[in-house]
Amino acid sequence: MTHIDFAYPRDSNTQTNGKTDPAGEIHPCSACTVRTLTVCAALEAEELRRLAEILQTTRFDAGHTVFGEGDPAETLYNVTSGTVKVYKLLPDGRRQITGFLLPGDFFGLSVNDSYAYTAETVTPVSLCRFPRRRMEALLDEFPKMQRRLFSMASNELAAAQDQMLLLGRKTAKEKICSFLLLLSQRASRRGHKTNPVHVPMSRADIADYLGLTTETVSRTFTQLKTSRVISLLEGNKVQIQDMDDLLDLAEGA
Amino acid sequence: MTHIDFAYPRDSNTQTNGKTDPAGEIHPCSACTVRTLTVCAALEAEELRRLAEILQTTRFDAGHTVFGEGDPAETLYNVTSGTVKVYKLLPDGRRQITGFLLPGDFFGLSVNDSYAYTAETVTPVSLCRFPRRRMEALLDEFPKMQRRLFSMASNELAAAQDQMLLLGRKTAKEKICSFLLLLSQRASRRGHKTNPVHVPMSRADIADYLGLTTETVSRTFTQLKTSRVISLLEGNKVQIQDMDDLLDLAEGA
DNA sequence: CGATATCTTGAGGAATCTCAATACTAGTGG
DNA sequence: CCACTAGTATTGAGATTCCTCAAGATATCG
Repeated sequence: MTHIDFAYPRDSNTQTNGKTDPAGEIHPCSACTVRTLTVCAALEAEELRRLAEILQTTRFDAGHTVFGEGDPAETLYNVTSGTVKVYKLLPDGRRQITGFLLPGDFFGLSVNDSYAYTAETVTPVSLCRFPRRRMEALLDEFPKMQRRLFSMASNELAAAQDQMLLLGRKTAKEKICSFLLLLSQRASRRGHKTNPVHVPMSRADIADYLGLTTETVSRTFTQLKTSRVISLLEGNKVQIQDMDDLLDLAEGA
Repeated sequence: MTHIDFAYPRDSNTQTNGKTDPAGEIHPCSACTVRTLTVCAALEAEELRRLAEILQTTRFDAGHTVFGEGDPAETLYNVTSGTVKVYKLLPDGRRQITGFLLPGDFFGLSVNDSYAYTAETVTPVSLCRFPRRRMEALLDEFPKMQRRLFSMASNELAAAQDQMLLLGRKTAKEKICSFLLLLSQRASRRGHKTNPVHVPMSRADIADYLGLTTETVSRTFTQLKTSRVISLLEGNKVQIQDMDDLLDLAEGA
């Protein structure tokens, strides 16, 4: 986690692959499609303007590392399009993905002054960048933003607890079903179709998110397909045949 | 999680088993031993006084449920002595403990208006209770408190990510070693001895925290004892024989 | 259309769980 | 002070889920 269900939207004057530009005159926020989901949702015009002042937009290809574990934490990010994964590694390379970040999600919070995890793009991604110092200054100035951010952190904590329950106590099948439901629910919150669920990440990424191997993920998908709970469609889409079934399967009921 | 490394200390005019009393005249905070660890650390005298005004102290025996998953979230808590566990259940009774709360830790944050987990005492416990509404009002009034709380929530998120890595990717032995180190480090932060580590919780609780069974926890302890990494002492204490060994074992190195 | 990565499927193995018995500990009452 | 009880911890044996290793199928991209 430490990606927060914040939000900030798309813009036109963006550039590609790490090149950023001040989002100056045009006030990009006005066009933002994910604003309602995030910090920005709560802001007055003035606050939004000040936020826009310090913000830059960036674009990355798929598979790009936004920052690595241990890097100095100088920037906060908000996803405006695409999917980002954040993960931690063990010395021998075992990996745990702690979250997938979708448009409107916020990430880059740090504890001391370095990131405690790596952030990498799963698909091509657009981001808003907030310099940390300036963001902190804004938070001090606008308690409402602070509070909003805190409330989003609380949501994150709740999600983290759910994920711990999943990792510690659910079976492979329950994990996969929970995962599909999560994607469906997050799509719904974003106003997208909930049913054919878009699953942009690889089997390996799903495995590292659920504490499984790619083989087990693949086998479990096959099994769910065979028992007619889901079907796999073109373009990384998963059709949920019976939502109630899936809900039960996700909790072992 | 959603227990936050906040703090608030012991007091004299406390009562037992759920009975509370206004912590009025005497200003209990002045005697607080865990104040430095928590929200209170950052506060001015005035802020502290206001906080003390809305606070009540409570005491519970071991094994008492402070609140249950789904209960209306009307109170925030701060542990001043003893240990509390917070957990979530699956319909069939499988349990995941998402955190053990020690003196100075804060808990009771909620997402909508109900608790997303159950909180239960492990040992006899003293708590400070803050009515949620009044606490929120104070947070609005004192941005510094808000910010402190947010920073503690960020710490929680980082801890949650560590726990996900543990649950998803570590072996039983690595889990147990990590757990002992965690207890040792938390003791250290509280100014307690780091080496014979006090482990107040049962094997079953440890198992439910680490995503194992009690049998596996027990076997792993025996194994670590046999290989002279730790030894088990009287009174739920664990002596760490070689801290560096343990650090390596915790990460699979 | 070929090269490369990703996904699926198979067979066997290993870590952990389940079930079951025994040992220990702490508290209770004689 | 000592047995007795109830809960907790340890140990054992076998079962099971999931992992590992390996091959083949499918998809993706230049």
